[in-house]
Amino acid sequence: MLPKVYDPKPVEDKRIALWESAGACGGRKEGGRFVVVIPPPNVTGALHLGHALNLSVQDVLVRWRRFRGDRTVWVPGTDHGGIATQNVMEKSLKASGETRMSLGREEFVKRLRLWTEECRGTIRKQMKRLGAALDWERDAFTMDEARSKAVFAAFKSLWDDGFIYRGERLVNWCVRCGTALSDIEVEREERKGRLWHIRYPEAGKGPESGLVVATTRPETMLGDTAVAVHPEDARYRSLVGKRLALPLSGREIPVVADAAVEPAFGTGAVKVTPAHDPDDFEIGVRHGLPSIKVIGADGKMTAEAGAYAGLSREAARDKVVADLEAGGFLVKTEDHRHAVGVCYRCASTIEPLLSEQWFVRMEELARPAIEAVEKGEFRISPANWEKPYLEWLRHLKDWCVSRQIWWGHRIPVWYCRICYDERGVARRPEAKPQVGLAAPERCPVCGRKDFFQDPDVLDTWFSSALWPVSVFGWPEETMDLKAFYPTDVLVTGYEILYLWVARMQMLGLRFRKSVPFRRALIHGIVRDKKGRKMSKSLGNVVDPLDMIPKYGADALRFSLLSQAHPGRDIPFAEDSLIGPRNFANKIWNATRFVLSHLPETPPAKPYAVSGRLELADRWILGEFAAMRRSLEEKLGAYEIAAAADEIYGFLWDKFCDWHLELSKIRLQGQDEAAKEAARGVLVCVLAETLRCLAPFMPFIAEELLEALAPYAGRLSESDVHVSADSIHDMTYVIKTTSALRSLRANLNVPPGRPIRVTAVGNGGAYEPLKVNESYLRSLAKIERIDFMASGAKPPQSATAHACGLTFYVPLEGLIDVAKEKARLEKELSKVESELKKIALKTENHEFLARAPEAEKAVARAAHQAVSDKKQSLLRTIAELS
RNA sequence: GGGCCGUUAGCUCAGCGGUAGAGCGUCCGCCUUACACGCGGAAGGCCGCAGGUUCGAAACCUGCACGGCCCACCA
Repeated sequence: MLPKVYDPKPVEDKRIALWESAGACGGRKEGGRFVVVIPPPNVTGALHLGHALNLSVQDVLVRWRRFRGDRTVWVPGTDHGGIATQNVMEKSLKASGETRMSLGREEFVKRLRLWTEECRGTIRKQMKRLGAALDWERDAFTMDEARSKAVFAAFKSLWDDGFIYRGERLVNWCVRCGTALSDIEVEREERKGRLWHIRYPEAGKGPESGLVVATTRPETMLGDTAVAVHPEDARYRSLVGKRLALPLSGREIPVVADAAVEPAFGTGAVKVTPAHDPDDFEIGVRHGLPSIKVIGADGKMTAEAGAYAGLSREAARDKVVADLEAGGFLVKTEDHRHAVGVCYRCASTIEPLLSEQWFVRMEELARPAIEAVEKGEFRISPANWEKPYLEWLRHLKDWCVSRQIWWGHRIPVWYCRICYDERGVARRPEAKPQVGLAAPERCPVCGRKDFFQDPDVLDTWFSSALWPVSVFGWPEETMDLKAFYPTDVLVTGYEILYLWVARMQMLGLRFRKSVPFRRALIHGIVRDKKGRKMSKSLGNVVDPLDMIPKYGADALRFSLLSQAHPGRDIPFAEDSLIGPRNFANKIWNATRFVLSHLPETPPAKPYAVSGRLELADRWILGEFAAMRRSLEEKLGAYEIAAAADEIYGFLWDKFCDWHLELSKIRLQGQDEAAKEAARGVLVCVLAETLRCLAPFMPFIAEELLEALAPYAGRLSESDVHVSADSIHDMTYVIKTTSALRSLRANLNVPPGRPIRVTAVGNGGAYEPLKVNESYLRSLAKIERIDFMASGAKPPQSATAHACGLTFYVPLEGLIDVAKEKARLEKELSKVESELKKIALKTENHEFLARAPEAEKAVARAAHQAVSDKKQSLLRTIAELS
């Protein structure tokens, strides 16, 4: 016998073990094909709620398609996670007093390999605990052998086709991580800073000459190579072309005119530091200005900074400002809020830095990706993401793909030691770096054989971008690639739409000539209950692994899924797990009930929908059909939360509250044939419903299904069809029951006390109730109900109204006439305001003239029902006086 | 500076052209042999504001206010 309260733990452990031994979860049936690749989590530790949401959504879709008989493939995997993972490792090294440098590159990477393997195991386990039906034999990792081959092939191909180049550019440099970042890896953070106004006098003239510049970064002035003003700016026109003496150093710099300068901001004069500001870099290019690097890769001032060399950026700023003030150059200082670039991995301030980096040219790669959306070959759900996605692709700058870290795919480029210096800068103009997995045989320029490999690694997103092709074996022309590419849907959060989704589209289109997935399903971010992003520093992180033991994996899934409205963020509170946990318990007990009314040994032939069906049976079969159709529609439209709601409502509010309750009448009776019929419908509908539930709550659904399987036959299409009659009649039963229950509660009729009822109204109205009298008896605890066409109110009676009928309930000793009258009058006023609303339609000529017929019919019917109720209320009130 | 999203019951959110919904919370009854992780009943909403379209608007359009997010070179 099943325990009274559902305990998820043993069931989940059992199912996990079963799924494990059953091997691949992937369906192998014929039919449609449904392919999904997982967004591979970084191997930085354990999974969080965002992963749980992401996996749950994919799992619902995959299990649903599999249930429908499609062949499904869901590829699992993990991402090596470049900077993020290296940071985690460095942090853990710190604890034991080691550093990346003290270990050396080889040892460091070796340790990361070990750690990564361990982490992959943890993640696999967690995914299984969540119930994700992944095809484990396909488990991939962005740095495993097959994926590394793909990375090399992609690099080589892009290199050969001229998409990859190396050059000295101003890049986003994270001083803390010690590496360059691409533009999208820089986040903006509003910070309060200052605007310093500094006088730059004209060379050879007095301290009042020249002009005043405004800057937020005075320390960079040591690298200034010009001052720029707007060409139309009358204030400075006479100074253009003149030379200024740079304060603190006396170095002479020109005044140039450039349209990029905004005359209204600050003083309208901008100091130009090409080596440390992207805008200034552009100005520098336009005017042929030299670049002077005064800040180094370590965030300290370089030798070029003269007296400031060796100071940190911050210390240099303080000293520069102090010196300027001392020298009389500082005109004024204002507070100034502005957006500062910040590293997306460690949040430290980004330093624009001039350095040698590898880039991918994007314009030509983006074009097919743009077209794919325009032609509808790639669609994003919800569609409002398509616009920003396209905008981004249209204004794409080249992608900096080199990272100055050790963890990742080493750039497969070799330099001849003769033709290049140790920094990889060519000594001879004709020298060319050699692309290859190993060092080339000989240098094509000098003929020597002495090479060193580029020390940098590729951006982790480079290998991520290849994921949909690499998991199927590209660059080999594999069967998998032919069979499973393109995939059907990619489920992910909007925060990596550009970082990842767009790049997969671009490279997928480049290497396979078709989109890697036809649709991206964008879900929101799981936030804390106040709507803040979960982060370790805020201490508001909810760990799924803490939730599963407390509420069960099914409850966690269902909680997330029922909040997973397309594109919407989820404010997650632990409380949201209570409902789903109770839901699981409800299902458990409903099944326990059904099983308790079945013979201990299953019959030779499973139960089916047969025998004499009554209203409750026909009704629930119809409701089931409607629910399943709606589920199909909602899932087809990726409306996961709405789908979850659908099945929740059916199971609880329809199946348990009404059908199961009504089945009790027969099950507790003596009529064997009726019992058998009731059992058949109960067990078959329940089993079929569990099949619908399985994509959402696979553990409990499969467990219970297994228990029911020997009893339950499948429902055929002819078993389930919506019948208008049964819905109509059942509505009468439900409305009447509610009215009578309400009356009981309002008059404090003791729950144990049976009541007698006289129903008055026309025969057409009470016929469905008369036929199903036993329902009312059972549900509203009625001992006797009489039906008649007309009648006066019996004395000492309370009154209820429903379905155009008046119900008189004699309640000797419980009726206080005055109170009862007040109660009815309150109801009357409610009915009257209801009537007023309806009259807005039924008495409105415009409505009658223009509204569609069906709408008018609805209004008429509503009017009829409400005015009937009003009439009988009036009558009853009159009888009371 | 552009763009996107939100503003509905105490809270968290659905609904997106035809008489306002769910879950949680609150109040009143019930341990009615599937389930107290339950059952029954009830209270609670000028659907942000102002216009417009429509027979009819929480929903569609315009503007505004307030929140949030994304993109953008204002030093």
